[in-house]
Parts: sequence; structure tokens; C-alpha cells
Amino acid sequence: MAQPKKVALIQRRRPVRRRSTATVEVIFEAAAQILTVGGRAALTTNRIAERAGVSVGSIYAYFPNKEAILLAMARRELDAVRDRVVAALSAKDDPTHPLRRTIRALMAAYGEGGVARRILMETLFAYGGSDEMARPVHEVADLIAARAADFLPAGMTAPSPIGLFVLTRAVDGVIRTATYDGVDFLGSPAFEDELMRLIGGYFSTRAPPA
Amino acid sequence: MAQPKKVALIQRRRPVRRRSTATVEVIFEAAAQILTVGGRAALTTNRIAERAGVSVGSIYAYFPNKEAILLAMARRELDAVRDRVVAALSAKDDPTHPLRRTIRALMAAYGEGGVARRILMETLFAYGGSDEMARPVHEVADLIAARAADFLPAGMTAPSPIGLFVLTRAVDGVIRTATYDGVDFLGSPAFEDELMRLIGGYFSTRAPPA
Amino acid sequence: MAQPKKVALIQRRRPVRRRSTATVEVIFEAAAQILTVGGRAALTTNRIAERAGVSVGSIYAYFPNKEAILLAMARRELDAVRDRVVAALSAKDDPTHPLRRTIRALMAAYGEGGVARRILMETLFAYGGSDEMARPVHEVADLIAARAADFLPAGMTAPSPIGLFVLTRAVDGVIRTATYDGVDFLGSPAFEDELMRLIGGYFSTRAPPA
Amino acid sequence: MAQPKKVALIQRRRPVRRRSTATVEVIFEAAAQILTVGGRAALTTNRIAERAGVSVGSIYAYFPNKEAILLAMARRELDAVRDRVVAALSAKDDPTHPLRRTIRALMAAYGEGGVARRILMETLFAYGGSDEMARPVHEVADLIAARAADFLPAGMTAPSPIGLFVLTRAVDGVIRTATYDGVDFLGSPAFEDELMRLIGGYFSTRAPPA
DNA sequence: GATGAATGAGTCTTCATTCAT
DNA sequence: AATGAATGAAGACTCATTCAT
Repeated sequence: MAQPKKVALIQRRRPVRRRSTATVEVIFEAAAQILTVGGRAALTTNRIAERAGVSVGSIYAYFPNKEAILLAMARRELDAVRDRVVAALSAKDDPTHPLRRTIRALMAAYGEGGVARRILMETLFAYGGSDEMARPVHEVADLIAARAADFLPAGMTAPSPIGLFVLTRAVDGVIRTATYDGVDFLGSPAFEDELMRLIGGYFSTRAPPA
Repeated sequence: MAQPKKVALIQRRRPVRRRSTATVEVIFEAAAQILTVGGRAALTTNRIAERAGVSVGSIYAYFPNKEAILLAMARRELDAVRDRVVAALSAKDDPTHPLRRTIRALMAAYGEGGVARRILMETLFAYGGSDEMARPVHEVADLIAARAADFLPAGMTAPSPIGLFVLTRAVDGVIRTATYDGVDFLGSPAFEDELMRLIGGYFSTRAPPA
Repeated sequence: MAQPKKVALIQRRRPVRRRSTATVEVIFEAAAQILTVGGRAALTTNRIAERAGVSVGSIYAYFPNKEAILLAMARRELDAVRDRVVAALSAKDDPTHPLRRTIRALMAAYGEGGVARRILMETLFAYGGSDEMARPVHEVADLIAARAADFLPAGMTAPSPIGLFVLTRAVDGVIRTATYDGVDFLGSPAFEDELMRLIGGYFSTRAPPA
Repeated sequence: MAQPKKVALIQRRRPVRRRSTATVEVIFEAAAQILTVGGRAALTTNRIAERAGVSVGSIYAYFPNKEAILLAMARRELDAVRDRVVAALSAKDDPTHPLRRTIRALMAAYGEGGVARRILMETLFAYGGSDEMARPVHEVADLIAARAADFLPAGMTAPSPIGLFVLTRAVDGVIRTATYDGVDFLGSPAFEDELMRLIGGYFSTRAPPA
């Protein structure tokens, strides 16, 4: 690889113009497609440019280097998931239990991303973005904590920070793995029920089994 | 020509000799160090050879290509974790609750691997090894199912396959994330307790919350 | 990674631009020089690039791989010889016997190529291009057959396909060997005469000697 | 390639022993097979050793380097062809015309060698062995010249050196090309006849056509 | 003598990045 | 602003050759 100088991994030009935003969008789309089809190894800047219908030069007008593209995509993906979950959690008119709605939103979000999403997350992690990856989960966790009263049986105390960590990562881990493994029960009521049972069970128990 | 056809990703020379095994070991060790320090991008065959104190040629005597090294390491890692957990689960003379022992074993195993472990798993996944990655978890899950009677409160029914999936991946997800995030409560009794609560809660609940 | 799959052995970028044609030319020239001086073993892509005054990358913009360069050169060489012979055969105003002109053209063409030419032909052959190598000879043979009446003594019948094969390859073989061997009588009238005698003798004989 | 030092391209150990001769034979056989199947690029010393059932080290006991093997094979091949032709030419009891016998011997010899033979000759040539390649042809030519009286119609003068060159290379060229091209008329009486006609015609003509 | 594990220089090829137009 | 030809550092991998056993 010819990577002369590592520069800041941030977007170079702020996409203020309508045009710019469109270009960035097109670049993201192209990158996602390539990632999906050929995996990380297939992702080259020239390939992105070709598929996006722009010149390599243009890509470098918007991003300082290749990794920056991946990173930007990862952050965007993360925000998208966060937004969906928050929306699901906040929906007032839906009779479904908020947690169940959250679970569904999560499954939908993970499912959409496909392989590209996973690679994006790995990239983010590889660049030390594990904190960043945790942020949206934290936000959701905080939201859940704030509304705990709405979900919990009367008299239940809100979970501690560690408890929240365990709970959120447990759900996240299960859904993530189920998605990547492509299990056949993904999206089935039974799967949803088991997930709810996990959460519900946690809240209805006080002390760990001896 | 440096353009070879990709062949089977298996070890080339069977390490029958004492010497061979040592070489493979040294290669693994070097690769793990490089991975830990510089991440996947820093892992080059020449670098591995240099650090391992062998020649590049020797590496290629044992592995058909670079990926094969990563894959072999990944499988080895997977087996190691599986063995530790199984051992923890099977220990007869330990008064600690078997699930708690399992959790501890898991935390210890994940903790050791460090960044290298994660990269290894990602590589395995990238090469379609998601089934393979699931295998040890399945084995542990089966073991747990078989001994369910030992852990569960009397009268509790053993979890369904989906339930087992949810439970195992939840625990795995929590520990894995905690390890990678480097949370400060890792290894603390509180963390362990919350994990036990998650599992215990699951077993003591029958129906999912409405 | 340096691991590409072998693709079509054709030029990558079509030299539409003036610039491109020049680059290809420069690459060919450099390759020919290296081949002449050091033989096939000395021909490396980096060496070609260096001598051609371009970067390796540029070479790969025009050719998918090293062999493609050799093959393209070989075809070009073949066409050049064919063109010269056809021109010699067709020249209307030259009082010299058309066959003698052909022989001279052939000797001139072979002489120019030098060692490089031979290696080029070997490469073409090695890649299954023996048909391709035969094509220009066939074309010349056809041309000769069509104009046989102009050369042959009155009453002589045109040679059969096999006869044409024998005749053309005989002449080609003699000239080629004389060139490669660097015999001192190359280009001498005596040599030319003997060649003419071979051809003339063939035509003036009907039945093979018992 | 790792070719540290170029040494003399001659056999190291004179195969005096019965054992040695057998080993050399086995090496040649293995090399020929590999050459036939995979071409020159497939010929590696390790591969030869493996196929020959000896160790690489043993190969280096008999040959100073890889090229020496090829060269030795080439010379051997050359001698074999020469011997066959000489034998054909000398056979006293065969009623067939000696030239026809020679042609047949040549075709048989070329046919047997296959691709390997060609590669061998190319190698010999590449190492400046063009004189060497010419030697057997010269020997045959001399033999023909010496016995010219036996072949030629009474009153015909023996060919000049240049004439002999032309004649021998013509025949060689035709047969060689026919063999490599795999023409279907190879071995047919018609082909043989045309060749005889070429030779006969040469001898029955005195002056080249104006 | 024979063996074959080990060596490492050298090869081809890729691709991120630049910059003249 | 955009383009895309050109660059060349870097990497994977091969294989002729050596030499300790």
C-alpha cells in the first residue's frame, strides 16, 4: 500500500452544498455495495470511485483517506440504529410493550446493514472507536433507565449502571449474533419471547442464585 | 511470480516433528504480538518471520498463505476457550456454582486473548467461519443443557434450543463486550452477580412479560 | 497482497490517446532492450519500468500482467514481418523476381528482431499461440498461391496445400536458422541463390525421386 | 529467484557408478514429464526431486544448478536425434531411399520429444548453444555430402556448404514446424513425398530461376 | 552419500494518494 | 471543482540453493 502520510481521519470538506451531500451519499452507497459483495479486501478507492461514478480525486476532496470513509459510514450507521431504537422506545401510540418494540427495531436495524455493517463496526473498533460504538448503546440504556418506571413491575428498582450494561449488551449480543449467523428463527415470535423472557427474568429477580 | 492461486487454507506440513510444532508455535506467538501492537494492518508475513526468528520461506512451509495462519490461530483460540469453559463446568470438587465458574472461565479466557483474539475472530468470520465460531458455543450449550438438572431449581424445565441460544449468546455478548471495552468492573463480584442474575432470572421466569 | 487471479492477456487501457500509444511504445522498446541484453530471465517488470522511464504502476495500466507484454510484442512482431513480406510480394515496379524480393524481406525482418524476436516467438508458442504464429505464414502462403501463375514457369500447376506448407516452412526455417546462427553468408547472393534454387527446383519437379 | 552464484553449467559428478547413472536417468525422466505437463514454468528443482523420488540435495550432487539439468537433457536429446538419423542413413539392407529413411527418422525423433524437446532446445539456445544445436545437423550434413554419390542422380555435383545448409535446414524446419503445429498430414505419404520433392528438386536444378 | 528443512533475495502485482490539467 | 493518469512503496509468495544431520 502506498500510504505516504496518515492524516486526520475526519471529513475534509463540510458538505454544506446540496451537491456535496449527494456526492458523499453516492460514495457511501458505492462503498457499501462493494463491501457487501466482496468484503473489506475488495474495497479500494478506485473501485469506489468507479462504482460511485465520480473520480478518485473527488473522493479525496471529501475524505482525507480511505479509512475516513469507513469511519464516517460506521458512525452514520451507528446513529441510524440509535435513532430507530429511540423512536421505537418513544412511540406513544403503539400498544406493543416498549421493550418488545425496541427488540424489533434492533433486529430490523441489524438485519438491514448486512455484512457491510459488521465490517464497518470492526473498522470503527480497529481505530479505537470502541467508546464511540458504546455511545449509542449508552444513550439507549440511559433512556431505558429514565423510563424504567414505565416498563418495570411496580416496586422494582431501576437497574444499576452495571446491571444496565449487562442487560443492554446481552440483548445486543443475542440479536447481533442471531443476525450474523442467519439463524432461521430470526424474527420469529418464539425468539422475541425468549428475549423478553431474558429481560423480564432479570427484572423480576433480586439476588443471584447462590 | 508472486501470484499464486489460493489453495486450501490448511496447514501444509504436518507438524509431526518436535521441531515443527515449535516453529508453528513461534509463528503464532509472533503473529499475536504484532496483531496486539499494530493491529491487522501491521501483520505482514515478513514481519512475522522476522519477529518469529524464522525465514518467510519457513512460514510457507507450514501455511499455504497468510490467512491460513490467522485461521489456524483463530481455531486454536476457539478450542482453548471451549476447553477452559468445559473444564470449569465439569470441575467436581469446586464448591462454586457451576455457572459462576463458567462465567469466570469465560472472562479469563476472553481477557487473555486481548485485541489479537478479536481480530482472529473477525478473520474467521470474514472467511465464512461463522458456523465454526458457533461450534464451541454450541458444545458448551449442549453441555449445559445436559446438566441442566444440576443447575436449575427443582421443577424447572430445561431451556428450548432457542432459549439456549439466547442465554449463551447473551452471556457471551456481555463478557466479550466488557472485555473489549475494558470496563473497570470487569472481574468484580458485582459484575459477576449481575450476570448470574441474568441467567437465574431467565430460569425462574416462565412466561415473557406481556 | 500480491495475489491476483490471472485474467485475460490483453491490453487493459485502450491507447486512444496519443500519450498512451507512446507509453506502450516505450514499454515495448524497454522490454526489447532488456530481452536482447539479458535474455528472458532478465526481464522483470520493475526493470522494464525503470528502463522505460515510467512507473511499474503505469505498466499495469496498460497490461494485465507481464506475459501480456510479451504476447503483445510477439503479435506486433508477427504482423510487422507479415506486412513486410506482403509489401515485398506486391511491389509492382521492382524488376527483381517476386520470390527473391520475398526472401530478402524475410531476411531483413528476421535480422532486425534479434534475440528478442526469438524469445517473443517462444513465449507466444508457450502460451499456445502456435496457431497464431502460423497465421501470418498462412497469409503469405495464400498470397503466393493466388499469384502462383506470376511466378511459375508456364504449365506449372499451383502447389497443393501440403506442398505450400512444405515450401513456406522450408524457406522460413532456413532463413530463421541462418539468422539465429549468425552465419556469415547471410545476405550474400550465393545464399539467396541457393534459396531460389530450392524453390525453383521444387516447382520444376513433378514426382518425388523414387 | 534465489540464484546466489552462477557456476559452471556442467555436470558435477561424472556418473561412473551404475547407481549414479540411474539417478541421473530418473532425474531426466522426471524433468521431462514435468516439462511436458506444465511447461517450463512448472519445472522447479523441488518438483523434480519429488517426482524423481530423490532429494533435492541429490540433484545438486549431480548438477551444479537447475539449468545444467536442462542443458544436459538438451544435449542428450540432440545426440539421440543425430544417432537415429545417422542410423537411418546408414542402414544398408533397407530398400527405401536413404533420404526418405532420413526424413522418417527425423519425423519420428521430433515427434517423440513433444513439448519437452522444444523447451530443451530453447534452453540450449538461450545459453548460447546455437552452435551446439547446429553440430548434429552439421554432422548429418557432412554424412550426406560424403555419400552424395549414393543419392544423387549420376552427374550431379555435391552441394556446396551453403547449399547443404539450405537443404538441411529446410528439411529440419519443415519437419519441426509440422511437429509442433501438430498438422494432421504428419506422417502421411503425401507429406513425405512433398519433402522428397523439395530435396529432389533442389538436386535436379542447377541455376536459380532468373 | 543422501536427505530435506531452512533460507532469503527477488519477483510480480496492488492500490492509496497526488497533482497537472 | 473535478478528473484520472501516474506514482512507487510495500506486500505476498516462490524457489534455487545450502548444509547440518
